[in-house]
Order: sequence, then C-alpha cells, then structure tokens
Amino acid sequence: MELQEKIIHTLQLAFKDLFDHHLNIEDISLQPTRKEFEGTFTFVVFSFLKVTKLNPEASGTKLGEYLVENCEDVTAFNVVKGFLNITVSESSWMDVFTNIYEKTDVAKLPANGQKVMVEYSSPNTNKPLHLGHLRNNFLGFAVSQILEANGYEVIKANLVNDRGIHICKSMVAYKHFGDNETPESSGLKGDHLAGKYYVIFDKEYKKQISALQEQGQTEDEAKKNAPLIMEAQEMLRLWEAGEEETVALWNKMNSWVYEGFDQTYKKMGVSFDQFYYESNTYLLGKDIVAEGLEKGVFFKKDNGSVWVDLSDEGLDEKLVLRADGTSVYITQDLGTADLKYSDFKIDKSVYVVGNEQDYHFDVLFKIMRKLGRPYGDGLHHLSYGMVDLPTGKMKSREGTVVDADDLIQEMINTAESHTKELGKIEGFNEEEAKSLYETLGLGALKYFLLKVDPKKRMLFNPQESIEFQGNTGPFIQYSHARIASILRKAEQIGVDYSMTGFEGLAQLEDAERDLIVVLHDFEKKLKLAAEEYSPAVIAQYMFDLAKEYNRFYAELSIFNETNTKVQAFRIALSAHTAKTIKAGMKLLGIHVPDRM
RNA sequence: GCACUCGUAGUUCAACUGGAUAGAAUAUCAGAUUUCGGCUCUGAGGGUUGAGGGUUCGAAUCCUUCCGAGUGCACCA
Repeated sequence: MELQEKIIHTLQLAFKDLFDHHLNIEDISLQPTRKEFEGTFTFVVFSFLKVTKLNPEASGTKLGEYLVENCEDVTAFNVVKGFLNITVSESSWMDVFTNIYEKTDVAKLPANGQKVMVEYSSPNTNKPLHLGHLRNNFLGFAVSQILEANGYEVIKANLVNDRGIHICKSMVAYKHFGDNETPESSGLKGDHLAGKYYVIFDKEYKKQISALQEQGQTEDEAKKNAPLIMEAQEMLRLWEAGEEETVALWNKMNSWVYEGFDQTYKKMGVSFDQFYYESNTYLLGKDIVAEGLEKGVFFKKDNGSVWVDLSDEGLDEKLVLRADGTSVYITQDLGTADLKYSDFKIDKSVYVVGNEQDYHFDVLFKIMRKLGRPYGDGLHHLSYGMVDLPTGKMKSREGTVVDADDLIQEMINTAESHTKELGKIEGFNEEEAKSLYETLGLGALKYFLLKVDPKKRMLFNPQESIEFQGNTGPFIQYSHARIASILRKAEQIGVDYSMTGFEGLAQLEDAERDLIVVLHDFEKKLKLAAEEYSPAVIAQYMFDLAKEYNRFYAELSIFNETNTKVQAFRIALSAHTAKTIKAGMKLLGIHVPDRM
C-alpha cells in the first residue's frame, strides 16, 4: 500500500510542478496494468486533459518523465493512448516484500475504536436449517471475521424467532400426534423432530381444508375454520397469557430445537456472542412509537392506527402500530434496534437477512434516521440473494429443500471418498483422517457459497460444489498443504529463510515479482471486503493467490536452486503465501490443513 | 398495477466502481513433468455483455424504451 501511496503522492506533485494545478489525493487512483502491457500500475490521464491542456500521449509522457525523475521506485514508463503504464524497480518490490514479510499477523489492521454488531442466522424454531440458512450463516460469520480484521470490535448476534403462530403449529401437531416422542426415543435430532411435526401439521391441516370444502365451504372459509388452525391460534393466545401447560410444551420443544441447532452451528463452525429471543423482544418498540408521535415522525389515523409517511424519501406510508394498539413486525424491530444499542453502544449494526426483506429494512433504517438515532447512519442490511437448485426453487412444503445437516454430511462423505481414492494420507490416525474430511468437505461447501457476490442470486449445483479442482476451496487448501510440505523439508535440511537469509538479493524472476504483487494486494482486498461487506472479495483473491503460487511453483525450482540466498528467498515467499492463505481462509471460516 | 433487484462464453462466476483487445473456472481439444506433492502447470477454440436508442475521448457499468427472470407491495412474521 505504501508503494502506491508514494507514486500517487509524486503524481500530485507532478500536477503542481508541471501544470500548476492542485489535485486531491483521493482523485488520483492507480489501477493494475493489464497483462499484455509493460508495467505494474497504470494511471489513466484522460480525465485530466483539461488540466494538462495537452493531448493524452504528451500528458502521459510528461507525467511519466516526472515520475522517473522524482520517484525512486519508478524506473520506467510507457504511454499507450491515454494510459500511463508505470514500471516499479526490483529493489522496491524487494522492499515491499520484506515489509509484509515482517508482519506477524497479516490479516489484522489496527483497531479503529468502532463497535459493530452483526446479526445473522436468526432461525425459526419450528424447523431445521436448510441450504439458504447455510449461506446466511457462512456470510454472517465471514463478514464478522472480516470486520474484526479491519479493526472493529465485533459482536455476533443471533435473534431467534422462537414465538408466533408457526411455532404453535408444531406444538399443536405434537400434542395430537406426538405420542410423547422425544429426540432420545425417536433417534431424531431435536430440530428435525420439531420440523417433523411442522410438516405433519401442514398435512393434516390440508386434509381438514379439503374436508370442509367438500361440505360446501369456500377455500378461504375452510382455511379459517379448520379446527387445527383455530387450535393453533388459541394456543398462541394461551402462550401470550402465560398459560402453564402451553409454556411448558413450548419450552420443551424449543430446548430440543436448540440442542439440534447447537450441533449444527458447531459443525458449521459459526458462533455467537449474544442471543436475542423474540419471545423477549416482541413487545418492544411501543415506546418508540410514542416517541415518534411526539417528535412528529409518525402520525395517527382516525381509527387510531399509527403510521409513518416516507413519501418524501421515495417510499410509501407504512403502518407501525395497529388500531388496537398491538405491534406489527416492524414495531419490534424498532425496539430491538434500540435494545442492541443500549446493550452495547454500537456504532454500526449489520443485518444479514435475505433480499426479500429489502423494503422492510429500507423502511426501518429510514425511520431510525428520522428519529435521530446515533447509530442511524451505521445501519446496514447485508442483503443476499436466494440459493437456487438446478431443479428450481426450494419450497419447504413441496419437500424440495436441501437440509443443512444432510448436505454437510454429504460433503464430508465425498471428501472422504475423494481423499481415499488418492491415497495420500498414510500416517493419519482415524481421528486425524476424520477431521481432515470435515475440513475438506466444509471447506468446499463454504467456499462455494461465499465466492459469489452476496447480493447476487446464485445457483447451487451439488455436483460442482464437491469438485476439488478449479475455483474451489479444496484447490486452495491443497496449495497450502503443498507449501507446508515444502516448509517441512526446508526445516529438515536447515534452510534459514528468515529475513537475514536473503538480504541483499537484487534480481527477481518474473514469477517471483508477480507473486509479490499479488501478496501485496491482500491488504487492499481486506479493506475492500469490509467496505462492501463481501467475503467474495477475499474468496476471489484467495483463488488468484493460489493460482499465482502454483505458477511460481511450476516455473521455478526451490531445492534444486544452488544460490542459497535465492533458495531462502523462494522459501520465504512460499512461507508468506501460506501465511496469507491461512489468514485469508480463516476470515472465511475455512481451515487449511498442513497435509491432505 | 406500482416499486426494487437481476440478465455477461455451453455452464458457474469475475471485471478494482466509467478505462485499453470483457477475464477466470468448468467442459472440449492439444501439450508439459525421470518433481520441492499430478487435487499441478502451459496453450487453443468458445462473446453483438438480453435488444434498441442516448450521454462521452471511452459504456457490461450511467440515462431511456422494450423483452425476459425474480422479489416485495397485509392492521402476517
């Protein structure tokens, strides 16, 4: 980063000296030079022609000459049309490398004193997690790691949706058809057991609807009058009233679900610092409604319902409290936002929620800003697209969902058979082998879901996701394992690849320099990933780095190299690559093995 | 009907936020290696960036009109 800053700074001086014009640093940017041209950085002069009052070629040439003369890092330049391509000296690249090589923790920027809460996962307690949740969880966890690496203090929060009519449906079904079944007696994981009764409810409910329709009711009437749904609604009332038996059943079933979720979270490798439960927060927010009325942000309609008018912001009017004084969805979200702030005094708050709620969060954030909340500008909806299957959309009622636990297990099994086929794990005991399969299976899955820009809807192809070649997690893991093997050998034959081992080295091979350029880019990508809340930036970078290393590895020999300084340098390059891969993959929640 | 999002090689994704001849992976084809780990590397073919119009030195990117896909528009959560 420092290297680019120096060049940019010199460019600023150049504009001053040559054209008597002050340019702001922010207005000067360098981009990587395209491979087919000579140079590493490119400055585009087109937009500055008004200042230079020269044609593009002449402008570029003048600036280039100035750079060579006044910036010690720049040795040469060439101008193609309006593009000034800058060549950096080999010793400068050496300096860049020794600089980053000194760092003990490559993925850690200085603390910025800011606190951010990342809310993700936020499951319903009536059914197990599925493929869509995996994207949510991996994203939320990775973004938390990335923000932390960027100097934030991060609080990972999970807002559990543990109440409401959907929970009561499972409870009603269990009451009727459960026969006191438990996770132990059924051998089912708790969340799967609860999910089973949610499905049973739906099936039986549908039966009742068609029975009523046969008796002459319309579909709408039947849906309302079916005994099961009425019972569920009654149960919700009882629950809200705190009726003992209902609450006991609710507690019992929820505890099963939590046990199941716990296992799945552990397997996924995600964790939380703070849990919120809607059963505790669903009544919050009414005081904010009162406050909003007082401040004139909200207004009351004749029937007593409370609204916010966001038409000046390009949105509509939106209900925030019903005429009967009860909450709607957004009411409790208002309250929860404040609760998070009062608990942690956060500067920023990130919500990892699917893009079908774009409008909801748009409204929520605008309200909070109108109310003048201190964290108002720090609110961000990390909106992600749906995960599609090649067969089409996932629909829980049609049984086309991909269960999270099943999928994870399948990935692990595939990793196992792959690895056994290659037969490279002699010397592993059973436990080590098992943990390796998990590392590889989960690595493949996480990488597959994280490499795509979160905003975009993506296609999950089961066959492709378990591939181990190309732009995949295991490819990157393999690259790391391979380097680890080189380092073991270096250790064995006693090569000193600390900085002193290759001091004074001046000549660089192309493959070496190219690798340094990529390694040097990591910090920039790390910042970009945080700015955009996008783990995909890191994932893509990881792949580029692994590819670049493999090219280096194929082109240059390490242990056949006779110049010991060169040898030490190449091992140092390898070591730093491994360090960067490990740190970067950790941000994505992916482990990298030393052997595989 | 209104609002928002998206449309890029056969397929899955990129494109440093308006920059050069739109790149990777995969699949296909052709090569490399007596190795520091072949889960590797090199190369070839494959594109009217959904279509048209506009803005400008320059557009996948910005504006506009169509076409297509998705999501949201409950006193549901």
